[in-house]
Amino acid sequence: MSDLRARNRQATREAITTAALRLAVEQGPGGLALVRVNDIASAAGVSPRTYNNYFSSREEAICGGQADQSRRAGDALRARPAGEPLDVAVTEAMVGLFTDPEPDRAGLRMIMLTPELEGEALRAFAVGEASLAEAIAERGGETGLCPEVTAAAVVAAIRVAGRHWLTPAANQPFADVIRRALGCLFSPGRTSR
Amino acid sequence: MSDLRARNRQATREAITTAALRLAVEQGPGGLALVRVNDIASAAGVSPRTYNNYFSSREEAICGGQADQSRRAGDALRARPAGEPLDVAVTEAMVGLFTDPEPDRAGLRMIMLTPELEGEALRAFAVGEASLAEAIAERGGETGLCPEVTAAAVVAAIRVAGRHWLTPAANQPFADVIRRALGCLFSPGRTSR
DNA sequence: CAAGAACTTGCGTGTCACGCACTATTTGCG
DNA sequence: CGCAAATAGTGCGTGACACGCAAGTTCTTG
Repeated sequence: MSDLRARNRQATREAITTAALRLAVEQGPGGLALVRVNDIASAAGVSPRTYNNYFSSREEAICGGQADQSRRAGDALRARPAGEPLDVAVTEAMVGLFTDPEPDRAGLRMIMLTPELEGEALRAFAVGEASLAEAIAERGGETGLCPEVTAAAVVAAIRVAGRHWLTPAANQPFADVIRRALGCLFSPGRTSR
Repeated sequence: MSDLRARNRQATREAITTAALRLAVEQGPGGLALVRVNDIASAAGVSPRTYNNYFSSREEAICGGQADQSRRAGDALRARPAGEPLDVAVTEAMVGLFTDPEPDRAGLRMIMLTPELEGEALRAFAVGEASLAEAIAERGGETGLCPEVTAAAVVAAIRVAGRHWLTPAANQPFADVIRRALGCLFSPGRTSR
């Protein structure tokens, strides 16, 4: 148990994020102000002061889970076979990362479609850009601007895909929407419907 | 007089954003907490309560100018000649929009490189996505996913370009960096140095 | 097993966002 | 030309919040 401490820490962090997101979903996008810090803390089994040691705002706590997921983007790409072309490697890595457990619709809807959460939601997705850019740079041998642009564009495309997946009209698996969105990015000529 | 009222409103809004950004730059990225609401309001010549009618957080006020600029992305694209290919039209439109007055380095550095401002900064850039996507859809005739993905990717590339332009090492005009970043997006094969 | 690091918690404080009620200015209409 | 309705600015009061500080508690390490 080299790090019993680190695991406890991660556990409480997750307890807080899941509690925060659950309470937010219960109140719906309109009543975000009704989700009190005390409620989140007690729901997570922790003192309000401890909650505040982990997150410095309700918004950050609610979107913390999304941030943790995005942060693994680089590792997801690194796990792809080395011979694979970059575009399919990225696509499959992102599909795996974001649909391995198909995300909870209500949770994602809360995070992405609540105006007061918009900033933190963008931040949560953006934390993946750095690690993804690094992984892309390793794979392509390139360095500097292009990998970062590609990484940021990929993350942006996934955001758009998420928005579309939440649309009541389109009732397709999230994986398909992500593939279509990244297709728009990687093969601009072909208009995939 | 097309609405004296609307113009006054825009004037006070700009007064608040410029005051907020100026004070923030004065304190530097570290001392954001020292920028009090009272200071911003009095520097803008309005009451603190009025400041709060326009913005609901310091961060929003500081990044308000950036948001206003990004919001014009759609119009900037529409102003390009109709025959132009999409990629060059977008590139030139964005170069014009973001470098017509070369941005203030200190201000952009404050907005983009202050951790507490990251969420609002992303939000400020993201407000341009909707209008840009609409303009792209009009031009290309397409609708749905692809224009939105392209718009989001373009905005993301500009963000990365801004980050690179702020790097002390690279001392190039902002326009060049934007062109290189969008080049990474539109012609992925060519590795522009 | 003891010293010290890391984590949690309670308390106190300064700041903030916002609802409400009131005043002043602008607009549109008879 | 004035009068009513709409809109913006302001002061006050309140509830919530983020965080510094200083204990107390649990884990790590030599």
